[in-house]
Amino acid sequence: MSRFGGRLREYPQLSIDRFDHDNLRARAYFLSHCHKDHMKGLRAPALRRRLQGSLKVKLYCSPVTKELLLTNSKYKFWENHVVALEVETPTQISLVDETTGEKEDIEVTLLPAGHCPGSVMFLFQGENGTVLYTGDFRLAKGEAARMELLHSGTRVKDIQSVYLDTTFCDPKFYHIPSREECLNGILELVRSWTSLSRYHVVWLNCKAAYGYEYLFINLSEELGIKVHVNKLDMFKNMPEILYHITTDRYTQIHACRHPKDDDCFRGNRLPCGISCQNGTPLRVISIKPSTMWFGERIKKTNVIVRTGESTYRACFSFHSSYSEIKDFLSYICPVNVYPNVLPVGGSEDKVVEILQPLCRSYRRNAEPRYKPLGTLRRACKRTLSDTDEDELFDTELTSTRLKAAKCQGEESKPSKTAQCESAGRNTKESTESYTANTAYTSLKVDFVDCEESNDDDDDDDDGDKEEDSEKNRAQVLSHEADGSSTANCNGTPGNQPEPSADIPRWDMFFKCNKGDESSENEDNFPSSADAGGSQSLFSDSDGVSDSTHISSQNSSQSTHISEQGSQGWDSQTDTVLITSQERSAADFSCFARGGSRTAVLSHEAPKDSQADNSRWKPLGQNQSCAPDVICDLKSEDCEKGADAGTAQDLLVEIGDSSRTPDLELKRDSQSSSDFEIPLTPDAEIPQREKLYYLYRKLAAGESIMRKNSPEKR
DNA sequence: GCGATCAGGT
DNA sequence: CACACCTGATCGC
Repeated sequence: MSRFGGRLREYPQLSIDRFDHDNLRARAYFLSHCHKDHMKGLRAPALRRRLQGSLKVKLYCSPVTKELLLTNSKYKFWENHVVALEVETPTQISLVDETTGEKEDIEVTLLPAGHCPGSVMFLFQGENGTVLYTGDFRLAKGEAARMELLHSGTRVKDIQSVYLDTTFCDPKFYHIPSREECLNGILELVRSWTSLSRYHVVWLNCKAAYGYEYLFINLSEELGIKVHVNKLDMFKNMPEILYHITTDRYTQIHACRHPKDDDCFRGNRLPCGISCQNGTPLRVISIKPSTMWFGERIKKTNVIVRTGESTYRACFSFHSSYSEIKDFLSYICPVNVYPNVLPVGGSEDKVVEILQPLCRSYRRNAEPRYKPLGTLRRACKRTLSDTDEDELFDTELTSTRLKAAKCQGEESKPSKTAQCESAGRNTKESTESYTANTAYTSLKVDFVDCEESNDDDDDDDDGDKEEDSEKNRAQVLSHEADGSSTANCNGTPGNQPEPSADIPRWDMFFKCNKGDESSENEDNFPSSADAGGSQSLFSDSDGVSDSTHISSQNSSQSTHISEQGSQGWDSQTDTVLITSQERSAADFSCFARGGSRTAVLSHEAPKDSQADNSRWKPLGQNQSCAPDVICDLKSEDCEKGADAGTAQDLLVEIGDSSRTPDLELKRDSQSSSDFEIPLTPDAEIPQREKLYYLYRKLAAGESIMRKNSPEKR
């Protein structure tokens, strides 16, 4: 819950997302999105009175937010005071003090926040510096690097302060499956159930809040089934949403609500009241979207968990995970950061402790003005408002725009990446090897955190004490590898991998990328037995076999993994690890410094970052929804791994059915041995006399020629 | 009667 | 675990 008081230190004349107390005197109001906890005081009599006596007071927000706000009759009185600003369009605003006539200009830019329809972040630029207020946000790694308006030229703007959504700023929320993963998991569950018969319906147990629309849209688009909702008038001017929802109760997907939701459901009724159709009783399952997170030793990547006979929980998050937050902030690298939210168990100090190191103020508290502009670099220039999702979130009612671009793995990204590469080097990590910075550096950072957090995360289950070290690292990497922009402060703006996702270049295409792999799956997806096979499992029995169904489906989806052997999939994470490693080890080296092992996991990489995420299509659902069953199997592997001792062993062991990976590992370890460094081609073994000669020169302080001697290790 | 706040529930 | 609500009780105007 936001505890932001509404005002920025730099621009106290503005009030954002809070409209009570002192905020009543603001010269201008801003609303980042339409969630109640950001609208405190917005309909209070005090503010209403103020509006009545003024023509100047305005509330600025995105067009979608304006629409959502004004379709609620309780906020109708705002009608003449709301100004919709186009997203990603810098706008000058005059702040006039109505009593003194004092005036000040400020430029504000709305940036998509990925939290709910119409949600935005506000970037203010004025006399007191550039300030970013994020509101609530969920941005995948690397997305900041893709926001053109956060940059000027090829660099990140010099941002004084960031007022940050720190909801999940705690290592225990290290990883939250990407939107794509979650969506795919839900999609497949819904697909398999609804395809059994027209009487098999799904109830999405969503909260009464904006933010699930993209889920509805994607399900509808993929399955051709509209989603039943209680109300849709607020979307009357948003055809992209409107088209996929309905008030007709006779549809197979419901997101309707009723005060006694659960009672309805237990009585085999939907909240809207229906329980049968044409005299045939409905078979209803419920899916409850809820946040699921993983510490860094992400073993479980199940996005769907079965919680009962016919109830499921599906991963879904409106907020950025810990690693996403850090990625975002480190890319921006502001002088100051102020948390908007206190994570529940945490204190402000703790949050600041985590975030400060990512800011410039941390280096020299005394001089808040320190501006290492050289550090800021960006990856992409053009903004590709990726994904349909963005369109929604972006606000654009009009957003037909960039769509075309996304559809095709379009381009240009690579080149941008390249550019960034050349950007100046940052003082901070200049010591790092340049080639690898991105992944490497960030990795380093994250890894540290991981360690500590490891435990707090749910000390979870399986007694895998051991496996984590290496494994974690791998996972971590994968994240980093994935596209993230991570740390601009250090070096290249992360974005690297991501280019691979949609670039037409062959080399990139085959390289590091699972990006394409996933897309390939995507293609195969439908055909992959899910429909057939899994369905049969599901069918009738509902009870028992259901759980199985998912898993089977899952495995079938991950066909791309299957090449490694039938048993691989039981331990998804591990499997994935190996597989992707196998595939990308070599190529990845181009990004991460060598450590093939590190690069590995990328598997998820592209996915998250694949930001251009060409729409929410079914990526291979790979690790996506893994059934409970899988968890169990997995834990077994983990134990095995523990015995084995090192992660590497673990990998090998698991991988024995998978051809090369183990070889790869061994080879790596060998070649890295100091004893195996080959002699330089023309090197000659120095003769005794020569040596003598050389030593003498050295002793005399003279220089010796550069041809180096072999012994020089 | 309305709003603000808190507790409790999903 | 949390989110973003909703309902209901209480208090004050």
